[in-house]
Amino acid sequence: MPEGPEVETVRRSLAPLLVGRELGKPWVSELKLRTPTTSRGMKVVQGQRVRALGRHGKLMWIETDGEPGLMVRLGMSGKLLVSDRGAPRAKHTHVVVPLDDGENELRYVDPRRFGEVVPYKAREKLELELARLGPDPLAFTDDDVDHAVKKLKATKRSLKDAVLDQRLFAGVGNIYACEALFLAKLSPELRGVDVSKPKLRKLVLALADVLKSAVEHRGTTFSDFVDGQGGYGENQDFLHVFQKEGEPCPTCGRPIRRIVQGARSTFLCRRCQPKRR
DNA sequence: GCATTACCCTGAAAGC
DNA sequence: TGCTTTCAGGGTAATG
Repeated sequence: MPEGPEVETVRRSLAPLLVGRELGKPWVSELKLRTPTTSRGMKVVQGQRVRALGRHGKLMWIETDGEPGLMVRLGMSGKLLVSDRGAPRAKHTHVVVPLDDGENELRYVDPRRFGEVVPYKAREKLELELARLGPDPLAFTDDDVDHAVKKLKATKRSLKDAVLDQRLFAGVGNIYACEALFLAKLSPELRGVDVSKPKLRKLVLALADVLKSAVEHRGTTFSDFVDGQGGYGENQDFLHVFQKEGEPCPTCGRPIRRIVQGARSTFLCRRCQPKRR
């Protein structure tokens, strides 16, 4: 499940292969993604030369020398890859864009189709999407940290729910929410309003640390995630609690527990992350 | 305005 | 062994 660090890893791996390349005639599958992509819609990027790859939170986009571009959300199982044109297309390949080097093509593969590839004619559409997202902990300023602490202190939602809110922390998903709460020694079940500001600050800083460290390890691969060249991440070797139900807590040795919050798994240590404040 | 629930979809795992 | 059922999960829309 790609979160901010995984998307950043994809962006970094794809940039050298895409920047400077001209995009050819796109191919689009019949099956609908979250937002249906059509061949006609994709035409706006045909003939455009890639200038840069951007990312904020889990949203990635391909900018061109002109106004049009492509926004990509990987959802749960999406992969954006540059592949040899001759290589067989993986099952669930939904969008293909040939590159002008004559050898490679950009492919979007997504079994669960929770992701999307959205072409845009003008940059305004991209700006509109970005306006819906909060600051990205990978690029936090001191002001962003202060603001996030205030927002958390004001909410009656659980810390876990609040941390997953993309309007507060763009790019945080289930893995890094669990990890940051563990490092901050806070129970995911506590309400923001019930936690002191210094502790909330610790949580916000832990989120930024956890994401940065995951980028250094090129993301977390459980089942699906690969970078733009098919490589695996290795951050799964550095996790403390996520998907470790029953294993000993790295701090106190008690077994890691799994609970369900908002239909999502949360992993925690009951001793290190007590419910009482 | 906020919280909760349902939904989209497939593959893997569990159950039979 | 092989078929059927259940579950996971990001983001959003609908509902309470």
